[in-house]
Amino acid sequence: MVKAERRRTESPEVRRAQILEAAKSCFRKVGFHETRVAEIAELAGVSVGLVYQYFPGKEALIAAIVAEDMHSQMRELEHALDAGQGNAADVIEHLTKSLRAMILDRGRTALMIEIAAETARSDKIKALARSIQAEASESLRDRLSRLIPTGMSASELEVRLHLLSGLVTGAGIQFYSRPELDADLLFKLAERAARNILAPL
Amino acid sequence: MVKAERRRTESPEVRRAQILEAAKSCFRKVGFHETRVAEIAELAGVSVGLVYQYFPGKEALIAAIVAEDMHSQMRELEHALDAGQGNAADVIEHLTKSLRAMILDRGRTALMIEIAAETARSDKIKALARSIQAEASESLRDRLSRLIPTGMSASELEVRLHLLSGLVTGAGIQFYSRPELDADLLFKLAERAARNILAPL
Amino acid sequence: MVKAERRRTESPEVRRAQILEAAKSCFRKVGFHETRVAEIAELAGVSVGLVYQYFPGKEALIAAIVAEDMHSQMRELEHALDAGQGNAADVIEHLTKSLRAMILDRGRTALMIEIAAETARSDKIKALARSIQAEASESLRDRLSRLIPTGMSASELEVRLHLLSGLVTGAGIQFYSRPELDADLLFKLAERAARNILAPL
Amino acid sequence: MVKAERRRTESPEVRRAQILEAAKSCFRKVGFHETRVAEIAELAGVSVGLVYQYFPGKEALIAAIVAEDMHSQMRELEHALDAGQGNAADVIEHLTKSLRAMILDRGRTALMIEIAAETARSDKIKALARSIQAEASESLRDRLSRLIPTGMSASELEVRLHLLSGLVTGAGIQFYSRPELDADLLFKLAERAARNILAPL
DNA sequence: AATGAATGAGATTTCATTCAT
DNA sequence: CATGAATGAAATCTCATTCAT
Repeated sequence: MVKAERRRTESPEVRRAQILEAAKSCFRKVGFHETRVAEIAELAGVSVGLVYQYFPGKEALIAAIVAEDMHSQMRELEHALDAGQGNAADVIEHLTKSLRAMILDRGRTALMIEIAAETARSDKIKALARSIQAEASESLRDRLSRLIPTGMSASELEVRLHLLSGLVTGAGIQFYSRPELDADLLFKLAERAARNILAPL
Repeated sequence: MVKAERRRTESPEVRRAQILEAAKSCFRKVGFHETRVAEIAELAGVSVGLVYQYFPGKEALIAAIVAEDMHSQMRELEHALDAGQGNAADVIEHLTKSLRAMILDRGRTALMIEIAAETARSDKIKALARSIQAEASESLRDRLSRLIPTGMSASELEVRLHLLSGLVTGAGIQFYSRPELDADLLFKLAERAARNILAPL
Repeated sequence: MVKAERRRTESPEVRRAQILEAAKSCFRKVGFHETRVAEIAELAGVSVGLVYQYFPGKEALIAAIVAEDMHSQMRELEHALDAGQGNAADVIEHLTKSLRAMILDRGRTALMIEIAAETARSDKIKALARSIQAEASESLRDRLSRLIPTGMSASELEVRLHLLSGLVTGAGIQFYSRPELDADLLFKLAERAARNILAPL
Repeated sequence: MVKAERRRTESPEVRRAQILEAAKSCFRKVGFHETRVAEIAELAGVSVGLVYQYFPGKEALIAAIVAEDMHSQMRELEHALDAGQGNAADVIEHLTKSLRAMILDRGRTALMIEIAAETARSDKIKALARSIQAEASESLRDRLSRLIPTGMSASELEVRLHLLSGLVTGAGIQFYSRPELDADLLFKLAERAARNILAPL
């Protein structure tokens, strides 16, 4: 007769994470706009109302996911920089090493596509992306500057990193929609191209 | 103030093109799902009802755009192959030459993102994309095979072309969301990477 | 190269009949409100525009069908009265003889149901039905009066005829929706009930 | 001017009943297809959205009404059978006694006409009607069999009951569209015909 | 007289968001 | 803190009717 212990109060952080995780999962599967708030709530195991207590609306949820994803990318880059300890060759090594995993991770790609699409059309998300971007540049500036013995300017390095990021996304999209492609070959070519992108002109 | 000629009968081809063009324009600006059929109709200068006489629904409109875009890409590739006349270096030259235009064309990129996003989640669109893809492979097969003097297999060439396509898309996305990047440098690096992607291992 | 002789001008009567016939057929199959004007036009082999040249609108088409049907019923009754030549027993004989055909005619029943439904809700159709009804009563009055040797008043006879008509409709509806019923038995019982309805109290 | 209590939460049963009742009322007045979901919602005092939370669509609403009506008819018949306690004459008495009420109930007739019309054209409703019918036959089978001392087979009794039901519907339709008819006479004749229908051949 | 492309009002349905409990 | 019933604005799609040809 015990009513199965619903209405369990959880710590706010746990709740937020639960909801965000559910949202991310839905977004990956069907995209931002095709995801219903009710589905997110259900997957998170909470009521719709509670979702609105943690996030002012669906857009905020999207924004949170975008922010989270961009921050995690930034952290990856930071990590590669730190691991390479100022040695350009080592940094490149670290970056290319994670390429394969990224390209093969269909969930990540799905989310990247969504983020790209959303950034392309929502001004609010666009602004958010810009600000995170700026923050990232700021935060990485000196770590990056230490990498430039070859006379590569910070802005040039930035362009290269963006192109590299583009290559990964693009390769991911191709692999996403045509999984029958030879993944090993794709990866080998992508890795070579990545080194090429980072190589001095 | 001019209410323009109302109820002007046009040839089916013209109407279809009008509607499709309007749809494409809307899709570029706000994406597939954010575009209202009423907006498309208005931009095309026709009534909502007429849109439905040419396309059974919004999804058909999306499908038509996807198909058109994929066909136009195929035609571009065909053109490069024909122009290069069996000479691999020439073909590469032709392909890389159009890179810049593609990367800088923000409208094209916006549509590519939408198509990628839609292909990632709609099974119907996914199937359509696959079938066009298959058709394209079929149709380009012998033109491609003539290009392979260096012992590159057809499937290997296909992987390279896909990666190339991914690079263009990815670079476009980066440039799309960060127009402040140095376009010339981006392009120069992309071109070099493109050659690298097509170069023998 | 001869364009297959479309746009054939027909006599107005023929056209009207064509359209009306097509309408009736559609109405029987899917009902008044579920029938699209375009379907009627197609079945009649004419354009939608032409339908509107013969009938001011869909409602007029419905009205025409209702009128036609009521008139045909009136004619049937007239015929029975004339055939019975003032002899009550003969008239009853004639009426019950057509019972079976009516009950078994699913097309007729479908139309009757539609007419009943429409009369129940459209004021315009209700008025039309009333006026035809009045006209019929008027026109049959003396033929009916000659039938009343047994001291049955005209209005009493009218009630009986209506109940008889109701029996036929009701039996038709039952048979329509449950064709697995034993038709012979149903008919035999209906016939006996019909005689009972017309028998003096 | 009183905006009434908004957003009053009610028990599901109450809400369902409210909506169903409103729907029935609308259907009676203007028919299934002429009734707008918005009207039903308004009459029920709820929002359109809530109607869709209880019924997946308008068709489900129609189906629910059809089912409810058929079940109530079945219950009436059951009741007559139980009240008559195996005595045929008593059952007939009970059945004919409710005839008058049925024939005079214009609301009931309006709904019956709608149901007949809908059953005639919607395959889904047709199937529903059949299944309820089958269920009813099943459930009444032994109660009916106890009634057959005179050697009347179950299927014969079924035909008679259907014809009886048809008579009621038909008489109702007649009375519905011509309320000026002498109701007492109509009823007296209908009652006599009803006994006739149930009488052994 | 005949056509059918074009119109647009209006119906059904969905879903983000609110708020009484 | 948590719920989910309730809301209603807005989107898709249909189809009777019109009218240029």
